[in-house]
Amino acid sequence: MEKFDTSERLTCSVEITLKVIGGRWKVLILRELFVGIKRFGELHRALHGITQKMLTQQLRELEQDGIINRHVYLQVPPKVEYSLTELGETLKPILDAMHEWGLKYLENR
Amino acid sequence: MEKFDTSERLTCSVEITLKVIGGRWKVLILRELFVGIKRFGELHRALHGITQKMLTQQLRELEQDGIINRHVYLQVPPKVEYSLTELGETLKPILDAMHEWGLKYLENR
DNA sequence: CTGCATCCATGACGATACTG
DNA sequence: CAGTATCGTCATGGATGCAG
Repeated sequence: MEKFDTSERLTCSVEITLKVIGGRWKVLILRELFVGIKRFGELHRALHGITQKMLTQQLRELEQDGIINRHVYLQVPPKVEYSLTELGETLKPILDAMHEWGLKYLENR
Repeated sequence: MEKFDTSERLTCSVEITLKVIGGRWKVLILRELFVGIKRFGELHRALHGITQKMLTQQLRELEQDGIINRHVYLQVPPKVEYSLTELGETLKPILDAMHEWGLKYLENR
């Protein structure tokens, strides 16, 4: 029972990309943010069915991966805005390509 | 800009693409098949760490989704070859883009 | 050689309640 | 408004053995 790579089992960079955008809600969050800056509540309303816990979690992971910025306004009531980083913007061509492929896939079925 | 209805499971075509290539081993299998036709055993050796069950399972799903062909030679011992379909080939640009992005991501960390 | 059956561990995801 | 904190479920993936 030999463990090969305890740190990460990512052997190719494609898997890294997949890991970054692979969360249950991440591509949907990214699609919202490609349009522009959004507040937490806006995202929560836009992604029907997502719980606050999941939204928070997925946003944290995207932030951790350097895909989005989190801007907290120190005020009451709280206001937090999310936006894409430069790195996050570079994901757009990929998501667009995936969108196109998905449409083509649906035609061929 | 299109509105996606998240009341259903898969509503946005990006998610469909993600579902097709999102399995734990699928992108690695696809990378092997982009090179050319491969036998079951070849894939099994190439993807260090995968179990036969998982390899079979992921190959079945890719076949189901119309991404790969499965060619069974009726002989003993058995011989099964896997290859990309035309639809499968159209995934290459996307995987290439994801590969490039993964590399860039690694630089920026 | 290829692949199915079975059992099982894990963690991703979700429902719900509570808070500064 | 924008989160935490628990607790539970269920699909995913893995170990092992058997079969044609």
